[in-house]
Amino acid sequence: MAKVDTSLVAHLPLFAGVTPEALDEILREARSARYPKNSAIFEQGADAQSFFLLLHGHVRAAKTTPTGEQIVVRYVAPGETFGLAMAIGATRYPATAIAVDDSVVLIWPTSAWPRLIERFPSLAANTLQTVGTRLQESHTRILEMSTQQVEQRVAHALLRLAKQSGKKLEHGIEIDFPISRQDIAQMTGTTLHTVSRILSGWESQGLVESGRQRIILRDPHGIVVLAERSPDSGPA
Amino acid sequence: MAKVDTSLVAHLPLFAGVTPEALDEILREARSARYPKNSAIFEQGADAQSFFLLLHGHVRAAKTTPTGEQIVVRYVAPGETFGLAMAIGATRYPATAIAVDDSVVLIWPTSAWPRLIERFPSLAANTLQTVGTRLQESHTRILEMSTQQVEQRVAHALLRLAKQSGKKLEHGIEIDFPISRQDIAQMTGTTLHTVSRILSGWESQGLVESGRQRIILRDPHGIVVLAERSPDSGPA
DNA sequence: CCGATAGTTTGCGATAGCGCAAAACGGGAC
DNA sequence: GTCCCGTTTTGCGCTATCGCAAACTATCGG
Repeated sequence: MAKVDTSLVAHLPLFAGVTPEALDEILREARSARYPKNSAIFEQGADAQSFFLLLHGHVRAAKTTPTGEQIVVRYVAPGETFGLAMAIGATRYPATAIAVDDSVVLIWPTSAWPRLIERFPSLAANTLQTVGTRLQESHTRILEMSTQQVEQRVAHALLRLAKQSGKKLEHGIEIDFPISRQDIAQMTGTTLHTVSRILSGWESQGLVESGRQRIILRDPHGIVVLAERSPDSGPA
Repeated sequence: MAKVDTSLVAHLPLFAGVTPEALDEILREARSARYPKNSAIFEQGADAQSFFLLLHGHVRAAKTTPTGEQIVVRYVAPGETFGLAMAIGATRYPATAIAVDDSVVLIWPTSAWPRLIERFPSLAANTLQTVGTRLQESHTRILEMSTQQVEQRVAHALLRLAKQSGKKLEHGIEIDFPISRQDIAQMTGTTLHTVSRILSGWESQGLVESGRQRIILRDPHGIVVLAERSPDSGPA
């Protein structure tokens, strides 16, 4: 098994407060794997045998209803963990993870988790921190879904994506992985049709430039204004 | 300061894997307090100086937007922790906590947390577990808000409340604390008007019996059926 | 006992956004 | 270069749900 370079991951929040030797020991328990674009890393409901740290690429975590409807739980960016079912006491994955780009991950067996946090309590503390942050973000999302209209929610979603995975261009910010109207709809609780209409509108105002699975924010500030606009303020 | 009886809290998930002596030590750092009905325990945005364990009563955690709109994040039942801002690395409370009934809580200073989890790592692991569970529940809520209509969401919300804080009656289940139409609206992302209409409808079908801040599920199974009904199946 | 107050019910438009359908488009495979 | 398929765009009617307004009613304080 190829050795993982500790220097690549040492600075991650997950490993804050972990000594280099400890990190070495932790990494020895992991293996790495590559997932090609559009391949599944794990499926909702499957036995949670592993947990993951994304090194390169992007992963979409999505949850499906019994009737087949989907929502995007989040996009995982490099340096983030995912598939932490075991940390929260679940034996099955609550969502499906798909690589949206060619991706490289570190994989630990779920069974290693109890031992790891016993030996390295900071791991638990750090994980608690990130899970807590995600909980907050979820609450924010619920708040938005409850109080804002679709256009504002889409604006917020794009701004978040831009912040998390935006590539700065000379003029604007490009979202750095393939993302469809459908995906955005599933992030904001609407339909791809409505998202398409909204983006078309923004495009004609010069706020964005977009195409097939590709979105560039040409006027991020303008989008912020949209995102913060109260439901009835000002004419379109 | 009155001593807290360890036997009251020893069985809680939070203290799983904690020895009696350790528990004693942990409890020595806490004080207890009583909050009368409708009093605030902490306010969103305030400095997170403490975290809490609810012993008796019920607490509503709610988040407010800049424009004053509110959502109910959750209802806290006895035995649950709340106000864990520090565990997730926040210095301010992300929500407001109000006692909806006369309530008794244990209070630890935020500053004690790092020391506690260092001495008793199970605390961190247990907290991670509960926070993880809440994250899952949030995702479920997002899924519902994205894919179900209001009536189903209200049905789900009532069923959850009944499970968490339901008092079994000879015929039915009563939600064991005061809760208004407005509260339910804020849990489900709708308006009190719509909730009122829905409950009126259910009442005339004998599914529920309700009044001022009081709801009794007379036919829990019937509500389950409603909750699971797909958007278009069957006539009203 | 009575009035004030907070919560609830109900009616009636208005509308944001859905759902369906069809056409246009772009990119990759061969 | 051309064909095919997944994505996007757009039109149009529909309806669930909101928003406002007004009436109603328990409950509590005095």
